[in-house]
Amino acid sequence: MKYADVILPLALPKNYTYAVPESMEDALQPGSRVAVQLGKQKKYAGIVKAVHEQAPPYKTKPLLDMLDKDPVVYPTQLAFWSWIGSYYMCSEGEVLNAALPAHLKLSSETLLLFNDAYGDDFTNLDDDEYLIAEALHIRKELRIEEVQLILDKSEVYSIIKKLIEKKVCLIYEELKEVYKEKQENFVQLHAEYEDEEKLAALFNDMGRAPKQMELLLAYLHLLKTEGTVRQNELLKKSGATTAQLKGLVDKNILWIEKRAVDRIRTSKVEAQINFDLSSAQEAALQAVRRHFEDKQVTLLHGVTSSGKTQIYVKMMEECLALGRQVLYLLPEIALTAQIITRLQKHFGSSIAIYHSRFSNNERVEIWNKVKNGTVQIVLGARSSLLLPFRDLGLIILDEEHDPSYKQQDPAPRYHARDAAIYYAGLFKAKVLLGSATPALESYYNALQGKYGLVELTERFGGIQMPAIEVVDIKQEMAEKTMDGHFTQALKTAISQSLDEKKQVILFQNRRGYAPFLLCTTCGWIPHCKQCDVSLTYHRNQDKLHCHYCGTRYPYVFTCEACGSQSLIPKSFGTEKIEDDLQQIFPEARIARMDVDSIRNKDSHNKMIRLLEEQEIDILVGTQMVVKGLDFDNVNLVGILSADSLLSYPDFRVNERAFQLMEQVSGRAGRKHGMGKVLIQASNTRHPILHYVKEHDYKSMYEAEIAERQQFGYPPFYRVLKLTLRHKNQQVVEQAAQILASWLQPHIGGQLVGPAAPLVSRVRNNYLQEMLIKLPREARVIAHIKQVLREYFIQLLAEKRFRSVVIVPDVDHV
DNA sequence: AGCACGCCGACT
DNA sequence: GTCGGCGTGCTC
Repeated sequence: MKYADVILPLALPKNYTYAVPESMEDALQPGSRVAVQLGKQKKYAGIVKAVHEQAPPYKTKPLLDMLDKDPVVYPTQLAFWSWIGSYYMCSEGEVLNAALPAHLKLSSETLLLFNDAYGDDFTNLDDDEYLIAEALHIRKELRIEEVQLILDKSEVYSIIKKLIEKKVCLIYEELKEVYKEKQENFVQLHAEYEDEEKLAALFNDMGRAPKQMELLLAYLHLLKTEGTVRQNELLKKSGATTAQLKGLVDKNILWIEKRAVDRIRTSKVEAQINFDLSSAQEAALQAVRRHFEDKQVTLLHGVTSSGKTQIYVKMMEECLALGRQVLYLLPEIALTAQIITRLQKHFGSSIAIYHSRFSNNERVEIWNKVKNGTVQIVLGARSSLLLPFRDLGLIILDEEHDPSYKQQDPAPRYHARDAAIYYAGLFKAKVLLGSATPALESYYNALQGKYGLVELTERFGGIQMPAIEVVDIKQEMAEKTMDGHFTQALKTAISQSLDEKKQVILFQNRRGYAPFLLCTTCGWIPHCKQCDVSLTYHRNQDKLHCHYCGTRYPYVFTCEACGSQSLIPKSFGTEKIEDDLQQIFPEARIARMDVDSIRNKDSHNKMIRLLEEQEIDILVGTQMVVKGLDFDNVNLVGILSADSLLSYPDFRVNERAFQLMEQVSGRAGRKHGMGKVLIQASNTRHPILHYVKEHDYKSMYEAEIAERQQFGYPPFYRVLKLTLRHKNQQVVEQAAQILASWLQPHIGGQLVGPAAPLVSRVRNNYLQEMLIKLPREARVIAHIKQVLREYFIQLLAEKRFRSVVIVPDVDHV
């Protein structure tokens, strides 16, 4: 008897074992998708992790079905999932859930079917039963959701049970394949007209139907150029109507065939872009190659605009020449049309793009193409690391310092950089990390010799680094020369740029109109009803938003504490800046780029186009403006408040602030002439500002790394954050205390907390956090994780703590 | 994640 | 009195 361990796409603590029916024994392999029953009714599609002959100590259910001819993942992915699960402390089910496109994750839906044998005599049913019976009588089948809708309540199982008992209906679990091939109409010419003479004769006969003739000519043209003729392409090209096409079809000249097509359309044209290297780049490329001879990972530290992309492209070409696949990772917001089109043009049809804005059907297609090797290059965000590569030879991780590589919520909370290095190891592949401002961890590893290190210190084409000037807000305050949030210096610089018909980017690390409303009489601030956080005023909608749970509240006019009407907006965000700016520069064309203004799919690209075409004079934005924007005509970048960047209570503040300011600066004057960066700050003597001014990464690194060592932070220690969550404040506090007391003997002084976080209540749940610092030895870490897992179980075993939620976040960012 | 079972408040 | 609310535990 054979058994299969199945990973289900749920947060179950372990995998379940099912019996393998004899009929499936031969075809079943690890990685196969199978249908299984879980509990009394539900069916799911899971993935077989292993097939073995060891009977488990409980009775097993059989696998119901094998869902694909071939496995959907290779053993490499199964091994990777298992590592992610144990390293990041989550279940393999959670990894599966994140990896698999929604359309490959099936779960059953309960359907009520009418029992025709029952007839139409509903007299012995009560009101609710009658309503459902009647609906079923007409519709023949109903989904649970529809039953809930008809009865207008959520608890419908008892009624359904009675209906089944009375034999009015049956229930049926339907496991549906959701992925659908895309069908498209193709136009074909009838075989007899393939003969040239017959075709010529046909054209002669068509004199009185010029529209149809035109259509036919367009058809022949498309056939010649494209090989196949899609109906909608033909209609668009010829300007004909469906009726005119139908005319030709009715005359038996053309016929129409439905065919499955790819959603992922790739350009066939390979326009070789000039990726010629400068001598500095050539040297760097050689150095990268040399490091890869004996190192798995190499860090390419190249200042902004030093042309790292060219080096990536060369490395990619070499990898493709070996017939292996390449994964090129970028932070989501850096995946702009600029880089995508450039690489697409260069690599043509072998490249696929993968990010969160793709439809589920498209994801399935990319998934399959990566699996069978049709796609050789994937350009994508974090989650493309979870695609089923067949033979990965190279992973490029650009902007490797970017914190968005770490997944926050939900599990798996993996770091794409670290996971990529493990994943590459499974393939014996190389990893090339690139950044102008490497993460301290990576730079440390490089200096230690664990990674290769290659530095590119000059900008491509000999452009200079922008001049950076720090403007003292305090001083201008004293001199009363501030205009709202703008110093005189910044105002002057902006108008100068505008006069020269140059463009300006302003960076403000906060969205919304103002972070909060403030009662000037008593100091009351409106807070979210469910979270312990003040509400942000968004002027566009004239509403107050909670940035934690997303709730929107109407504007408040009256203070809830003292009843006065003296509420005013306090502090400032991107919206307010945009507004003030328009007052100061009424002529300027101003745009704002943040998550609020970029909600829909294309607005980001659209805004970049507008900027490119110089339809925008001043762009105000959050983090978003930092990434991947590359505009020749921008010669001024303003940072409105460096203080807000330097005052987060986090051990990485300085590093982040430096990275952010350095990256923002990189937006200035990339091609022509010298760019200028103005940084407004109250504390102008902050050391980080000095390093930014000098573009001095190394000194920043030296200073920070010393602090990290002294206070026991990464890269010297690993940080594991535990968050506990519960409806009741006392309960979480107690649970956190107890857990901490258990952990204390194992980790000594390396336990920080527990304490309530800054925002101590979210969605009506109270939070407690603690930080565990672990030495870097893998064995110790693995041991502590095991200890943690055991204590979690022990804690939740206590009655009062049963519903406490514990969220471990390994290598928390 | 669902879904069943079981114990308490507000309606017939 | 019951209906239906939600808290709790289990799924191979």
